[in-house]
Amino acid sequence: MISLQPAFSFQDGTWFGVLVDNNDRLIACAFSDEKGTVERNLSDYSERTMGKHRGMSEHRYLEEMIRIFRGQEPQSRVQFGREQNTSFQTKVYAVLDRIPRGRVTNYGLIAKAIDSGPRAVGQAVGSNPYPLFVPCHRVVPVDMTVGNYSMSRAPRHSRPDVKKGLLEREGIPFQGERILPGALWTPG
DNA sequence: GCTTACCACGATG
DNA sequence: CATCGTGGTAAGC
Repeated sequence: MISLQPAFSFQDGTWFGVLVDNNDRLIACAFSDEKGTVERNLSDYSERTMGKHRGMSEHRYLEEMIRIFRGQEPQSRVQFGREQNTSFQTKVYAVLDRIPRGRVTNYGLIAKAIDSGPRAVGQAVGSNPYPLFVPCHRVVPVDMTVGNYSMSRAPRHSRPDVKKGLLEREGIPFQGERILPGALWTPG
């Protein structure tokens, strides 16, 4: 029986939350300008245990998450708990893991790499339990616009402004609303 | 250049 | 069956 522990932090006008198990594996994480949104997102993964815990205010994964949010280089390695993921999600996230910082790829290229379809990839990317750690913000439409960003399953609440901020801070070159072609990374 | 519209695709509940 | 963080094409401006 594993116990899940949430931790929260407020930085840069943003609430960050991580959910870790007793082996320090990352089960899920979320960020938002509202703390309640982060709590709700995490409770979706923790199956009712949330709210009974007080919640820690410090965890190294939080620091790491904020670093990535700021576009900085990651420092330590994160161990993931992937029991909740489907096998298809695992395949998609393995590709996301390989997108270099400062580059982007698109849904169709990922689909080609794992012999699937772009729409299915979009669905898996959109249900990424580990935003920032698994860089789903580096997946954009084929026309190199920013595309959608649902902030870890906040329904019908796309935040392309947040996604664009993340991409800009990690150095992705924009010309207006378009990413320059040189930033495109092809899996393979 | 832009905006619609429509159909195709694969995974999921 | 309906839904989706898409892609391709075609038509209109």
